[in-house]
Amino acid sequence: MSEQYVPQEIEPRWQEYWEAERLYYASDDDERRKLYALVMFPYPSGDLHMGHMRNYAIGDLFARYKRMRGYNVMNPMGWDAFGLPAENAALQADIHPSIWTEQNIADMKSQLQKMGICYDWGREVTSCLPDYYRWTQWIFLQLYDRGLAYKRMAPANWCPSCKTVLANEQVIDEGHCERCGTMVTKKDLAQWFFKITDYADELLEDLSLLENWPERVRVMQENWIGKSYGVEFRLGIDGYDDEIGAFTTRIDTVYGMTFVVLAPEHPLVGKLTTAEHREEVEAYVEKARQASEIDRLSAEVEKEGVFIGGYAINPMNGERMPIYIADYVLMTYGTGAIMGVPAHDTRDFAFAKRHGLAIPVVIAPPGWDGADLEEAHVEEGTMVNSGPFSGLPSNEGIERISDYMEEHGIGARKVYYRLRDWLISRQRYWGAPIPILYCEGCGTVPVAEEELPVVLPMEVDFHPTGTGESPLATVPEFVHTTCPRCGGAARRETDTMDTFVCSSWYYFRYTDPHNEKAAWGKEKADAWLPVDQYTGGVEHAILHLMYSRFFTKVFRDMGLTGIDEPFARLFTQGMITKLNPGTMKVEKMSKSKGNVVPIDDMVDTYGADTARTFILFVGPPELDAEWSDQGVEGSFRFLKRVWRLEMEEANAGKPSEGADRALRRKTHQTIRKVTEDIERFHFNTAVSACMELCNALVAHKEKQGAGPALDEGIQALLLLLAPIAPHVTEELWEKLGNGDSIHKQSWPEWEEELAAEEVFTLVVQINGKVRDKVEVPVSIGEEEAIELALSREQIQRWLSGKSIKKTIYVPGRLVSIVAN
RNA sequence: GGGGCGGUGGCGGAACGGUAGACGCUACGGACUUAAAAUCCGUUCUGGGGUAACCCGGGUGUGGGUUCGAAUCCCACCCGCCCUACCA
Repeated sequence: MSEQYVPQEIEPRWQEYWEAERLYYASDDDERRKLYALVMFPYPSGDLHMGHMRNYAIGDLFARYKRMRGYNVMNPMGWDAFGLPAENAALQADIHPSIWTEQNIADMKSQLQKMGICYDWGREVTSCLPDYYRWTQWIFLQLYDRGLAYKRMAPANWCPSCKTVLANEQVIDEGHCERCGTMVTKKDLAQWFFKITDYADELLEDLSLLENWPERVRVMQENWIGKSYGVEFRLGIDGYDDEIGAFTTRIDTVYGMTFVVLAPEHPLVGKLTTAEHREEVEAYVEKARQASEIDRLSAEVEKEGVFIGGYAINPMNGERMPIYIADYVLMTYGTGAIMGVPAHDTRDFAFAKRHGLAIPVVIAPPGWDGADLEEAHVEEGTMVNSGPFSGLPSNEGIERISDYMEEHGIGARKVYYRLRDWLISRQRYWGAPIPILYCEGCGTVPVAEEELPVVLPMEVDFHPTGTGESPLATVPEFVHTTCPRCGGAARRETDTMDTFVCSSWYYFRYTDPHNEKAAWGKEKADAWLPVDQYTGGVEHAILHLMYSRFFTKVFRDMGLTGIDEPFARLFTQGMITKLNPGTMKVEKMSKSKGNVVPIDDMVDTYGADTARTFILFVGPPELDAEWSDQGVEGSFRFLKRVWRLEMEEANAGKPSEGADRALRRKTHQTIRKVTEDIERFHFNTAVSACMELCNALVAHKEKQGAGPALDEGIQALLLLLAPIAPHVTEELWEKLGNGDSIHKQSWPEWEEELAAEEVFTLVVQINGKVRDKVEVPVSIGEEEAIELALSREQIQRWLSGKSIKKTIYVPGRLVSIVAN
């Protein structure tokens, strides 16, 4: 009886060995080419399951593979450890956020280790520890110094019942508080922003440098930045000297304007509202102010609005137009005022219908007969009823009217971005304190660099303060301090930073994690960065990646790095889904939905190698994939087969020369395929190629017996599988009598000559349909192949009574005959 | 409304414009076993013909197009999922 494959007996041993050998620790001084592999560091929520494991299995495979390819690989790990769940745990379970976080980190670390996921733990970073957030605060100060951090009033989600600020994810069910269900409103608070808009153009332009990013992520970022070219022009107001600025991308439609709409918060609203409309307008403004953002932005809401009594003047034709306010006009985009052109904008069309306004056509649709429009014509066309510009194509009209407005000082070409500045203030305890003081005499004063870190106090009541302030405001020892400039009394800022700030620079810290003098040393960072391969969930396609790109560009401008872009190649993997027994729907695997497959269950039943093999085999890694318990069984069977292939005695027979040659061909073809598949991130087909080789080896062993060809095949199979199933391959490698760890071996090379086929199936098509197949040597030439094809009995039968028009020969594939 | 991703057997999925369905799962039949587990062998898109190795037809969401040849490229549409949301 041979030894059985019992993964639980071999896996812990190798995990300890790899860690003891520091096999996956990267040295800064290494002759080999560097490779920085990175998976997005997780929030330590404490519930790792097989859904998360896809990310880590991919990252681990890639790092192990590249190491075998001879790279000096750095594959670090850390924890995005500030955030709301820890604070909620403090309220609900009466456990300090730091303890809760620490425990979760320990749990997750042990689960990663159980799965054989190897990192350079010597570079571990934890964003909630002072030796990390000290530098997060330092970065804040640098942005402040450069004018990239500023404070202004901004609305926050506010629950009037809990008297607390809510994060967007705490606003659920169309604008209700997740705690008490009360309708969420807005509260204006003085809050800190980072001026990412200063970099909008560069963030957009440099997307073209990111050739190895998925197309969809680049498109999402492009849309998020939302650059639009247009004209900003001024409208006079009947009876006032004031002017209203309006931005439009369709200045060609300016002669069709019949009304103007202001945002409810527009500064001129109060002044321009006439007495008879005042009551209605004030009620509307109040309602808009109270409505939560989600409500306000809901597309289903009708395009309401109220007339304020005032009139604006169209600068092009002197027309007098009513001014409305409506909440679909945003104060935060453009000028907070729009020109209403009902004939050529769907929203304006609906608004005009509702308020009984005229809908004059100024861009003629093709074949327009002068009739009223059934719906807005938003496409291009020929300009009509547009004074001297009538008759022009609309795209030319845009240029001509823009020129005209610039010449006459009415307006100017202007670019607006959808991208807004990054609000980083959080009225929360569990985050990096913003290193700012408020002195009665000196005003806003940054904390001195040598005073960092501003340490988060431990003794805090986490309950809502009732004022919207952070719980830190209730800690006098924290709040009261002295001003570094004048020595007088000062108060500390009590807001903490958005956790996205912490996660926007951690990949710099990995390159120099123990530096106590600086966030990182430029030489070390520039030696490792940019990240060669970044892997994570597509849910971070916009915010995290945009903020990280922004930070990198700021760091570059500060001289802290020489790189322009932090992530050279990006891979976004799909989610793992599973049938949810509660809803009977296939949903994303998640603890809250109750459809998780826990790591421990997998390891106990099948071992880490099976779990890893399956998660890689389940489907294309960039797409969502459904978990299947039977599928896991299949991967387990495969590894058991690999085990027996090596461990069981072979037949006593002596292999034939032909069979050996065929087996070596399969071996070398598999090496080629697996290598190419891993390079292009097709892990599922890499696994199936290994399965095929295994099947071929088993068959050879049974029918032919042992020999050098079989040994070569087994060795190759183990090496190819090493990054996928690291434990079992390590164990079998040792049992083969090889001395050193399989993970220190070189990746196998294939020989084209051995991988080359001697024969292929020549397909013969007539008029595109397959009519015959014949085995031929690969050396066959075109003439020979066509002659052979035409001589085939089958083909002659199909061709009888027809004449051949043309023959096409595709080497190594087919002969295609066109006949009629 | 905008954007993205996808639609191929009973299921997950393979397939440089060139033999559609690799590999795996499931199911069924068989071998081994007192029995089970494990393992191994065979069948598994579909209609028709043949004792048979095989042969013929249909087939990649729908409808067109390009091509000797289309799952793959182009146009129009339908369906599903995800993200985003009144951006002037």
